[in-house]
Parts: sequence; C-alpha cells; structure tokens
Amino acid sequence: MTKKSPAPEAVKAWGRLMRVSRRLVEKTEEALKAGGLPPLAWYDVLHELAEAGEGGLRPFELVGRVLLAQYNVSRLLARLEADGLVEKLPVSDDGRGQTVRITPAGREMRRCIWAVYGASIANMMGDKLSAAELEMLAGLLGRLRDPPTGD
Amino acid sequence: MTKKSPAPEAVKAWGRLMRVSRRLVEKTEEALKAGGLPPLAWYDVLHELAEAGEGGLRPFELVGRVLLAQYNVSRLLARLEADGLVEKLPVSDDGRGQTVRITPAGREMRRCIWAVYGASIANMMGDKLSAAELEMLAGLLGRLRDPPTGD
DNA sequence: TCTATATAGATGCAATTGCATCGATAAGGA
DNA sequence: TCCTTATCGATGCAATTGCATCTATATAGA
Repeated sequence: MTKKSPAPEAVKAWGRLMRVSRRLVEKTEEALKAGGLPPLAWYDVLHELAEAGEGGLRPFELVGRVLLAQYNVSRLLARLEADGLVEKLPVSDDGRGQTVRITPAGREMRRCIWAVYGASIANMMGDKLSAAELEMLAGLLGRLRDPPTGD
Repeated sequence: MTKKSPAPEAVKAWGRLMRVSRRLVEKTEEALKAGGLPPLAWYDVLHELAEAGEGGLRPFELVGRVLLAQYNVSRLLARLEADGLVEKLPVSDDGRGQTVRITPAGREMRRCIWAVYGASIANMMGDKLSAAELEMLAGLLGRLRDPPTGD
C-alpha cells in the first residue's frame, strides 16, 4: 500500500470508468422503473438463486456473490420474501441459518426484469462495440479485479 | 429503443464493468474513511470548483458535471458550506441563483483527499495495466458514453 | 403591463443505506 | 463439560437518497 500519484492515463481511465458505469446503471434503473420493475439489485439476487437451483443458497453465500453488505442482503431478502419471490427454509444442520430458494413467481419476475435489463445491455454495450472489442474490454476490466479471480 | 437480447460478449463485459467499478469505488471509499476523510462525492465537487477558479460555479452547472441529482447537489453544497469548504455568493444578474466558490479550506481538503484518492487510483489502475492498456480501456469506455461526447 | 410558463434552488417525507450491535447457535479449548 | 470465541442473520438508529413539491425569480407572449 504505497503512497504515490497516479499516471495521467490511469486518471483518465478511472474517470471514464466511474462516469460510464454510473451513467449506465442510472439508465438501466430508469428503464426498469419505467417498466414498473424493481431495481437491479433484485435481479442480481434472483439470478444467483435461479442459478443455484432447488437447493437454494444461504444468505451468507449470497453476500459473497452479489457485492452487497450483509445487512443489505438481509433486508433485501426480507423484501423479496414479502413479495413472494423467494422463500426461506430452516436448514437442518445449522440452527442459526436458513436456506433461501427462488419461487416460481421469483423466476417469473426474473424473466420480466431480464426482458428490460437485457435489452438495455444490448443497446448500451452490444450496439456500441464489436464482439472483439467487448472481449478486449472484458479482458482489461478483468485485470483490475481485486482478488485477481480466475474466472 | 428496440427490444432485443444482448450478445454473450456484451453480457460478460457488462458484468465485469458493474462488478469492477463497484468494487473499486468501495475500496476507495474505504481508504478515504480509514483516513478520516469525506466521501468521493465531496472530492468531485471540490475538484470542479477548484477548476472553475475564483469565478466559481452555479449549482446547476455543477449538476451537469458531477453525476448527481439536483437535490443531492443542493444538499451536498449545504454540507460543504457548513464545513467551510465552499461559500455561496449571491449572483447579481439572477435573483434566483447563487455562485458557489471553493474556499482555501476547501482547496486544502481537496489536496488531502487527493493524497488518498490518487494513491488509490495508482494502486488499482496504474499498477495493473500499462499506459497503452489504460488508453485502450479509456477509449473503449469512451465509446459507451451516452451522449457520445467528443472530449 | 399582465399573465402564463419555465428555471434555480430548497425541502418535507418516505424509503434505503451504513454503522454498530444484538441474539442465537456453533466450534474450539481447558 | 464449561467457557470463550467465531459465525449467521437481524435490527435500532442516524445519515443519506429519491421523489414530489414548493418558493422565488425570470422569461415569453397576449
């Protein structure tokens, strides 16, 4: 953790990254809201749960995947449950925990969100860059990940 | 605004963009907090005002530059003023408005924040990619901007 | 001039977030 | 076994955000 000043190219790329990512999120959230749909964070959780299948996931596993704080996951799950999109099941071998599973309504909601979200991605990314450029971008961004994951 | 589904490369690049940008912001905010400094948004405003010089800026001009909603700028400026980092001056030719100018204390705060912020950028961007790669990244991101600005 | 509309900025209220901490169960060690 | 510590998830409270709206001034048009 050395204290140094950044190269001009680094500052420029940082600025672009901040502005572009914020703007793209903003536009996507707007599109969802315009469609009467819940925010992006809901999709992230529903997506993870859908991938996880019938076994569901423990909340703490979700915390690791969706870049949300523990208390935010806790509260988001409460909202999802209140809307009938997920269900919480007690877990046998750990009295503290629970397993969260997506419901059919949750899968349906996920599809609805994706219809808008996916179109948004297509418009904002797919239409602007070629497949090769998108791969290049993904590659460069991948090298900025903090724990240099290997996925 | 056609409804279509995105290419796999677009989805992958989108996912990386979302995760990486959120994580980098998170880490930078952490570093600022650890140094007892205010959040990034304060830097953005102080930076714009410092660039603007003695003439200062009108709040609505600030809204256009920092990606914040009007009411957020209004309230952030109130906090900055309360901390003596900016001052609000009435503007002669428009009785509705005001001009916001950075104070010496504000400039000092900007320097303090930059010491941490800049180091963070250097560590998270400059150390991970070469100058050429950073330029490539900035170029690709630039093409994703919504109003395809020409800066 | 008088009225209608638009723009600058602030604010009341509800929802969300962050922070700290809590209650409950698990796991590890004497 | 008993005690200490760690982990899982929830929650009280304060700060921040989003939304809608408000006040005040400016501008345009009849």
